[in-house]
Amino acid sequence: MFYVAVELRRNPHLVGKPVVVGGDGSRGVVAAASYEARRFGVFSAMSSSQAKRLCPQAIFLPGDHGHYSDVSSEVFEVFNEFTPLVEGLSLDEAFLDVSGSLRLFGDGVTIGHEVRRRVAQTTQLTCSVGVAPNKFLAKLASVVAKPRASREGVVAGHGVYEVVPTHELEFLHPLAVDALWGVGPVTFEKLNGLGIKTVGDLANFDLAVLIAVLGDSLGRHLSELAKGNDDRDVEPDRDAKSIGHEETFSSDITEYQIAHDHLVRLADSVATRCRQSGVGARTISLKIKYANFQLVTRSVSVEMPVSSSQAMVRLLEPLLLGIDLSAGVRLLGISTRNLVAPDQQMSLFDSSSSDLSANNLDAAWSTTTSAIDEIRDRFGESAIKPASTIGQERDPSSSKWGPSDPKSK
DNA sequence: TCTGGGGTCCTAACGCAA
DNA sequence: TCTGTTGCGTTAGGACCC
Repeated sequence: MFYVAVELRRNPHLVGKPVVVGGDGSRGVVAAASYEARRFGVFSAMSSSQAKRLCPQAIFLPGDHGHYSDVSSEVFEVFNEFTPLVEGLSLDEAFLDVSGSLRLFGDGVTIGHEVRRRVAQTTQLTCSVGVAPNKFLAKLASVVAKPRASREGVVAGHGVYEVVPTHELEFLHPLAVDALWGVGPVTFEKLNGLGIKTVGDLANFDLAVLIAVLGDSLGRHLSELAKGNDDRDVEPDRDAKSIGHEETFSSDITEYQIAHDHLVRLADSVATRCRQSGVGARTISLKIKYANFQLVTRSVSVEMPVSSSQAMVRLLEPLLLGIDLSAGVRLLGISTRNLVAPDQQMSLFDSSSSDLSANNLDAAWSTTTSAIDEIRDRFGESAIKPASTIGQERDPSSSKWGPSDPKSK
């Protein structure tokens, strides 16, 4: 409940009240709920309308990601006092490899308590710590260390919980399989179909059958985890592999021009973040969720990485044109992949400002012209047209990607 | 009555080139 | 010159995580 905890820190008068961070509208969901709200059955990922029915008096806050990110940095500064090997998992979770810090700070459990004390002291936030010989067991241990919230109330956690070396399997094997990192609803059902209920069942199960059902990678991976094996390193400073932005509309969209306006706005936000991160994208994806919740993605890759919104829009326009909007679109998203750092690019990234500023126009235009050439190569001359004319030229009889038959084209 | 937004990783199908 | 194999990049989709 990190978001709620941060909100309570800066709004102390809300302490003790049912507080929900998340979308307020009819299409919002709960991102975090205070323990008081959880007593009414309100939990993360629940639709806001359902949360309101369960707890009409809940105080909804819209969420302030920038502020949460700042507070997260405060917490991570504390982590860095104990070891430089800190791998952030999200704003409120991290792996710390303290194997080089034992002489200085004491054993893992001692460090865990000290981390909790210093985080509370400097940020007024509580945290839970799992201590174990590897990442995956530490993650599970941290779950045990957390307080438990239910309709009946809150049960305090251990704060720090250690999985003692040589006793890993005693901890691991009684757990339900979906406690494993990587077992979601789908995999859980498949494992149940094999009669696998606990991690211990999984550890003793025939690997060949597991691979046949789950695939080579996941089958081997889960089998190893079930035996307590996880040799993944703690990796600090991992670079982002994609940057994206998506939005669910309060009502479904059916008109090209409106969709295009949103596309431009989303592209500007993604492109700005790309430039702030000093990267250009070689692959740009368009994501559409139809009114019936069917999800489709369409993507293009280009030789020369792009980081201007103009270039992204020009690349995505032909793809948007291939989408049948008449069925109603509830979400539009842009995502970039194959990110390339500046020293591997031609010098297109001199500015971190918005595309709309004058000093970036030359770079933006040079990127755009190369993008246009790419579009011409891939989609033909007819794809190169002023954006304002595209929507009017759609042939209603032509088949487009639509929610009913996404593979028709 | 409904079901977000930010990501990571994996897989299958397919085209192309060596 | 033709054919089959292999490897790789691209594209689309899906499971999963917080």
